[in-house]
This record gives sequence, C-alpha cells and structure tokens, in this order.
Amino acid sequence: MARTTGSHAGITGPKIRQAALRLFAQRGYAAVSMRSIAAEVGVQAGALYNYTPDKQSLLVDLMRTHLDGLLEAAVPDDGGPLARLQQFVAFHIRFHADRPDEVFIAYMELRNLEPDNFVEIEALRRRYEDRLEQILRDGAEAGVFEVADSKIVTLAIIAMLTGVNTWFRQGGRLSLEEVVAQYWDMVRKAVGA
Amino acid sequence: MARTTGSHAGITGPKIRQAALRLFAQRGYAAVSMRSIAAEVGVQAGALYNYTPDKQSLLVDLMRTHLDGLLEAAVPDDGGPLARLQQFVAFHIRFHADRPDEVFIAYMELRNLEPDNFVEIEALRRRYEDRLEQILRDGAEAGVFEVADSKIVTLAIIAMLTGVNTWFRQGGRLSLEEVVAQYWDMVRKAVGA
DNA sequence: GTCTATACGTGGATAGAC
DNA sequence: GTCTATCCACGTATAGAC
Repeated sequence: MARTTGSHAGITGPKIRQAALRLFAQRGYAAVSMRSIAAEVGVQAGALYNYTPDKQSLLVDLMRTHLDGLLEAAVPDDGGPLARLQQFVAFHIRFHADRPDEVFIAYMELRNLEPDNFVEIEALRRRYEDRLEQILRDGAEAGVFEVADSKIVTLAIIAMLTGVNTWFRQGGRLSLEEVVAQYWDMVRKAVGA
Repeated sequence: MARTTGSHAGITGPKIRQAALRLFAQRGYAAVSMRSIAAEVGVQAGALYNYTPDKQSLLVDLMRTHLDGLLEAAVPDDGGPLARLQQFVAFHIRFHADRPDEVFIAYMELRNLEPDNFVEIEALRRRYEDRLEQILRDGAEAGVFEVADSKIVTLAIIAMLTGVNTWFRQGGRLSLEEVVAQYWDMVRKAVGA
C-alpha cells in the first residue's frame, strides 16, 4: 500500500543533511532556503524543525561531521618522515576527492558560522594542519627535509592538495592515483627530499 | 554650508563599488543586501540604481575589474624560464596580497554568477593560468624544469600561491618579501629547477 | 542625484490540526 | 512526524516627488 505521507523516522534526518549538503555546496549557505531543502527531501519546510533547531545548526553539523571524519580517518602515523609525508599526501587527496561537497562547504562557508561555531570548527581544522606540520618538523630535525619554516610549508602543501578538488573529476584525463603520484612528486621535491 | 544631501556625482559610484567589494568579501554576495551597501555609502537603497542596473552587475564589475587588472599588471615576460617563473611567483603573491577582498570574491563568488557572466569571468582567469603554463612548458622543453604534466603543475602552483591570502597579514611574523622568498624556494624545488 | 514610499516576492521560524 | 497556515522581517527593484 503506497503512502505518500506518514512516518519515516530514521531516514528523513539523514536525507535532510544530504540535501542541505548538496544545496549548500552548489548555491552557498546564504542562498539556500529551508523551503528548498524541504522540497529536495520531499517534505514541507516546517517538518525540518523536527530534526534541526535551525538552519545554522544544519551547517555546523555538516562541517563538524566532515572534520571529525577527517581526523578519525587518519592514516597510521608510522615509519620515517618521508613515508609519513607520502601517506599524508595520498590520504588527503583521496579523502577530499571522495567528499567534494563537504570540502567545499568546510572551506567556503566559514564566514557564515556564528562566532562560537567558528571557533569550534577552526580548532578542528587546526588539529589537522598540526599533524602535517609535525611530520615536517620531524623530517627537518632528522635532516631528511629542507624546510625553513614548517608553518608556511604546511599551509602551502595543504592549499596545493586541497586545490585538486577545484578541477579533478572522475573519468577525466587522469585517474586519481595518477594525480596522487604527481602531487607526491611535487611535494617531495618541494620539501627537498 | 554643510549639506547632507544633494549631488555627489563622481564619488558615489566608486564608493558603491568599494562598499560592495568590502561587504561581498566579508559576508558573501548572497548575504549582502542592496540596503546594506547603500547604508555603508550613506545613501538610500534606491539611489544605487543610478549607478548599477542590479546587484549582479555590481558583482560582475568587481570581478572583471580585478581580473583585467591582473592581466594588465603582467610582469615583463622576458629572460629564461627560471627567471620568468620567479617573476611570476613574486608578482602573483604581491598582487594578490594587495587586494585580498578582490581575490576572495573572484574565487568564492563564481557560483553566484549568472551563466553568461560565469563564462566571461572564467575565460579571464584561464588566460592568466595559461601564462604560467606557458612558462612551465618552455622550461620543460628547454630541459630547465622537470614537469611531467604542465597543466597539473600550473594548477598546483596557483592554488599554493593564492593560498597565501588565507593567512598572510601585514605586520605578522613574516614580511611579504620573506613570504615571497619562501614560496619561490618551494616552487623552484617543486619544478625540479 | 537622492529621497520617500511602495510593490511584491521570499526568507526563517512557529502553531496547531491530523 | 508531517501537514497547512501564518507571522513578520527583509529582500530586490521601481515610481514619482524634490
């Protein structure tokens, strides 16, 4: 018996987050209405408020979930600095390539976070950056890398790697693994290894 | 005789563009109202329409002006590939550091461009990228650079250099010229020169 | 050239029926 | 849990007085 309305507990919540993710990434947080999210899910706008207190919470949840996932998916941090750096580069590109919408939102919508939320999200991002910086410091200390300023090199590498998401498309000229190899080659040379 | 209203021909137009630039960069195009731009300038919202047909034109004008300026300010493209690459890196960082708001808008508000405008702006950006790619190709051909895929390296370098704007602040730990030197060191090594 | 006033659409969020 | 209906603020843009 088909029914077009009624209880869908357990699936509407995820569908809302999914719809918000897609729409925020495509049009930008400020340009997305609660009504448009509801329409994408197939409910009325009022129903969204059974799952989120407001629009801002929807944005924060998406960012926090993404960054938590990024930190938890951490590659095993073993081996020498060179091996760890290679793992980091490959992990970063693959993880980000799999989640273009999350990445886009996490970088582009920071200014739409209310102050407290901004602090929380920035702290998560900072923790991730610190991992790369630690690898670079260890490598410099061990004499494996030529890194004059580990903070700058960290930010430069992350910007370079994250930039892949602006142009990479599955089924394009290059496979993801070819991209990983090319970027690893550049990073390796850039740190003088 | 002070007057709070009347003709200000010749200054209101630039003030509007300046206010739009600042507000778009700070809050995002979609989150900025014509009223808020007018308030910043010190006029009523209706007065803006003496200077721009609509809000979208304001955005497009800012982007086009920025990218035109970028292309015109081009450094003299002489010398060998290594010298040209160094000039490009230094120019890019300095030019972008001087115009953080323009840069931010030109990268972040692309999705708020109507289709025709998007095509126009993207063509300008592409012309700029092509200049770097040509330098890399020339260097690879001359055997000065080790660049397996000039397109990827172009995008990687531009992402890395433009990323400076996300953290660099005048009066911070490093001077701009120190930043230029550090990035040039990384780029030079990354291309195997 | 700028103002005031306004048309008209759409925004986030809530109340109460089912 | 979802719906319909609604509140009220705010959005872009325009008309007409000064």
